[in-house]
Amino acid sequence: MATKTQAVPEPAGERISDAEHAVMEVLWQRSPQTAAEVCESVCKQRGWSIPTVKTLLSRLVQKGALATKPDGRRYLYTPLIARAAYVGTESRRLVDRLFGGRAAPLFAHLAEAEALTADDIAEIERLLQEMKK
Amino acid sequence: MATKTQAVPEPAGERISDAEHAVMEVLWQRSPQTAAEVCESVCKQRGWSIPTVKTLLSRLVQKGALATKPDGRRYLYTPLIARAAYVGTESRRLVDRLFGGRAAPLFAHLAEAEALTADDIAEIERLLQEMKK
DNA sequence: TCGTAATGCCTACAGATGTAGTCGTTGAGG
DNA sequence: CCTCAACGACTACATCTGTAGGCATTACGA
Repeated sequence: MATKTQAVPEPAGERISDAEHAVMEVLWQRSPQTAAEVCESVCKQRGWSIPTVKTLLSRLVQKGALATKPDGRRYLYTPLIARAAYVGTESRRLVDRLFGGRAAPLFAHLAEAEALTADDIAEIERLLQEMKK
Repeated sequence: MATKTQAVPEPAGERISDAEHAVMEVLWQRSPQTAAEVCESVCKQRGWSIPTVKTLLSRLVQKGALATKPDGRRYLYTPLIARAAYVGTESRRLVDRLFGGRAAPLFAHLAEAEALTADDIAEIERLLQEMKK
C-alpha cells in the first residue's frame, strides 16, 4: 500500500470530469460557497440531488482542484485551479487531438461549419489587429 | 448469428472515447483496414496489444461508428461517420462547455495563451479575407 | 487431407464517472 | 441542557473506459 494519498500538492494533475466541471464552473463564478449553495446553482439545472453535489465536491478536493475552509459545521469550497488554466489545458487537448496541435485548422473548421457568428468574426479580426502590433 | 443487435442505424449517437478515437483516426487516414493493420498503426505508438485494438474496433462497430465487411476470415473496417462530423461535434462541445458557445472567446484564449503560431495567424487572416467576400 | 496459425467473439477486471443513500456527529435553538 | 436538523465521511452501485486474455472456428499451406 504505502503511497496511499495526497502528499504532493500536485497542482491540477488529475483530470476533471464533465460533472465535476459543472461544479467548478459554479465556484469559478463565485467563491467560496457551501455545498448547499453550489447545489442551488446546479441541482435544478442538471437534476442532481445534494448527495451528488457533495460527492463531486469531495472528488474535486481529492483531486486538488478545490480547497476547503471549515466554517462552523460546514465547509466553504474555493477553486484551487484557475478557470483560465483549465480552459487552457482543455483547449490544448482538443487542438492536439483533432487538429494536430495547430489552431488554424480549428478555426477553419469552425468557419466552414458556420459556427462563427458575425460578431465572432469581427471580434477575431479585432484581436488579430491587436496582435499584429 | 453475426450481426446481433444493430437495429437502428443510429448515426453517431454514442460518444467515442479517447482510445476509440485513436482507432478512428487510423481508419480515417486509410480504409478499409483489418484489425491487424490498424494495430500496426497504433499498437507501437500507444503500447497496445492486438486484443485491445479488437475490443476498441468492436465497440466502435456497436456504437455505429464503423462498418464491417467480411473479407475471407477477417473483417475490413470502414468509418461510418466522417471525420469532419466528429471533429465538428467535439469542437462544438468544447466551445459550448467552455466558452458559452461563442468561438471568439476560444480564439482569444488561444491568442492569449500564445498557442497561435505566426503561421496560424497568417492562415486565419487569409480565411477571414475569404469569408468576407 | 489435416494441422495450425490467425481471427472474431465473449469474458474479465480494475479504475473512473454519474448518481445517490446511510450514518454518526455536532452546532444552535428551545 | 437536550433534541434535532444539517453536515461531512463513508458506502453503494451501475456504466463506461482502458487494457487484455481465452476459446472456438476456419482458411490455407504442407
